[in-house]
Amino acid sequence: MKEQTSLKAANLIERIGRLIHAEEQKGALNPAQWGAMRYLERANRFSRTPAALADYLCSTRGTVSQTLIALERKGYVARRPSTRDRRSVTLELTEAGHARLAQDPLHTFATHIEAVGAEDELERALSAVLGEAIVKNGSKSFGACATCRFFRRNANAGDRQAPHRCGLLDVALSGEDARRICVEHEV
Amino acid sequence: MKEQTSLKAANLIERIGRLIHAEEQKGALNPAQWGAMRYLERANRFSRTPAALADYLCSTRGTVSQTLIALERKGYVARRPSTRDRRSVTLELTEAGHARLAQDPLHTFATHIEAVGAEDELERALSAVLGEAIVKNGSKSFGACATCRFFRRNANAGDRQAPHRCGLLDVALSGEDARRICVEHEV
DNA sequence: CCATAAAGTATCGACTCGATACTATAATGG
DNA sequence: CCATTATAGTATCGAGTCGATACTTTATGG
Repeated sequence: MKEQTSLKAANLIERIGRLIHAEEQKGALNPAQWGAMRYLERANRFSRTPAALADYLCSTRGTVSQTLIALERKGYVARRPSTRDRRSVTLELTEAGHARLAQDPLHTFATHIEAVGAEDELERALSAVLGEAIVKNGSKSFGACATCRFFRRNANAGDRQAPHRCGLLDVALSGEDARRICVEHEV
Repeated sequence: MKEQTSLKAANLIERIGRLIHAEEQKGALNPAQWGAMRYLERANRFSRTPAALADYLCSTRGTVSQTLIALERKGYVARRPSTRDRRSVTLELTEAGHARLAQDPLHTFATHIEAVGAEDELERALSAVLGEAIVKNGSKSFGACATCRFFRRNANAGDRQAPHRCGLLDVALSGEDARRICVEHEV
């Protein structure tokens, strides 16, 4: 019976995912493009690259490259060459991109979650399930910088602008940096 | 803060949906094809049509038509003309189709839900959220026949094979019929 | 009988996605 | 220092999704 219930729950997630997917198609962007926009809004400066985006979207560099061409053509994303790696580019939401995100279809869906008062329960359970799936899959967690095992709070306290530090990349981090999600995040 | 939490939960569903989506691409079928197979396994005889499938998948008749061509070519689905409507066709999983469904990637995901022991909680919360989204969307519920407002338990008790009845379609229903999901389901 | 609606199919264009091949740059190890 | 190898990004191909539209066949309701 347990297996029945968990399979039902999995089916529900898949089906709700499909509803969201369909909702996302209606507007100016498609699901992959919405996903990319959301990621670029939340990712820190080390993580706004095509490769990291591909990992986040469970896609490939090739596909993401195409998605970014579409978003750049629509004026929502800008590319600029990376300063630290001349092979790499850094992605940035434009003003129009931020404005477009205000119409994110996911907001509508969030109101449905609130309407049944399931937000706390769902947030907890789904976080746990996602964590489990990520471990079993060997995928990346993309958690907030401040929750990472490499995060060193106030390790750079002399710098008022960037008081923290990343023990992996060995760079100073601002409070804003620490709140964003990171491709290198590990629990 | 409530809005924050519900948006987080919505993001989690979207992200987990993406993980499942990626997992589904790996095997012999793609996500839409897996969705169609799952539906055809669970749908009652009145609901195994391209149009009903399109509603279930939040897609269109045109797209589903293409999906069915692919599944028929792979030998997992058979079409036969409907007896009650000569415009319509009835879809059926083949033996190979049932066998293929044993490798449904969703089973793997269900084990992750069990691993964190969240199946009961998730099943309840997600059902409620899906119900809310369906109402607000005007989508169809696709619930089990026996939970429908048109279901008349034992209204045909004289017939041992089909003791129940559908008040909408006005047909006799077997116990098996009553357990399956239906395109006409209403709460 | 006729108008209208509905079921299914076919086709077009934009896009996703896996796979592959390619260029440019970085990192590593003699 | 240089050759090897790995990585970042791009380009391209084929299969498939998806929305949109047009079309045929059949139901249905005056």
